[in-house]
Amino acid sequence: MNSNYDNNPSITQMEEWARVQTELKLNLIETDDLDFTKTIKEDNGEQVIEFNGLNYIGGVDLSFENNENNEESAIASLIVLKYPSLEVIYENFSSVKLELPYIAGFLAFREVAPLLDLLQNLKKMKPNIFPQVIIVDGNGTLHPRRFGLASHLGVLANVPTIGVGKNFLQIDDGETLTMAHVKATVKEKLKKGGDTYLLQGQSGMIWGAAVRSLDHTTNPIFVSVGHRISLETSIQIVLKCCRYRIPEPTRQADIRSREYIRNHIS
DNA sequence: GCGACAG
DNA sequence: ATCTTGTCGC
Repeated sequence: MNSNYDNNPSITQMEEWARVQTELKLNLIETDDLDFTKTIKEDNGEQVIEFNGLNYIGGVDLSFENNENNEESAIASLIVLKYPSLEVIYENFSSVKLELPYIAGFLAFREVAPLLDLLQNLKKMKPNIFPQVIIVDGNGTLHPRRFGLASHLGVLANVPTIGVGKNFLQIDDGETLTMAHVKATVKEKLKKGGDTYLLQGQSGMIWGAAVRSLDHTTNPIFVSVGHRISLETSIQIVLKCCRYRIPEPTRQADIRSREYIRNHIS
């Protein structure tokens, strides 16, 4: 009888992974390094932000089947949307076999390889629509070592990425970054769509931001720098992609990879 | 030791 | 992540 815990990584394996993250993080760029520009205009005292030359935004995700054994299979998806219309112009999927369990803080070691494959395939086959920035379903710098899946993928692919999480990952940097404090502050400060508050720890470090997508969405999303982009720009791009709580690139990646599972596997 | 814990 | 119908509200 093979149960799932015989595939659990050892402590030394996790320490090795942590070293890999710290090593790769040396290449991390947390400022805007983009091939499009941002302009901020004043319109009756209101800030109007425009991204000039931004045409293609990507979204990546993995969807899993009902797993019963330790042999998990999943579908990885890469979606490209036209900006600013948010029309889907490309989708691709790949099936993945996964043996390692999910471990908070080490998500990239489960998911990054198939996502990287999809990106490299697109760059080879259709370089003209390769996304100028990719929104990733998972955190970037909002991570114990400031190097979550979004940053990991961004560095390996050398592409600008933004991390978006649906749940808060607690960071060990003082009381302000505990689950309880973040929940309370979200309720207190995020009153309308577009409201944000910075997730700053006791050290002064800013790890990401809690963002209210729309007026009618109560639960925030958690935005952080992936790679080659600033937190401010990340938040602004995410907000421009929000027709619902989850920004369209990752929302479409999620919807379409699930649909793929329904039609091809189930 | 206990609790927390992206997807 | 995923199992799942109805249901409350705009």
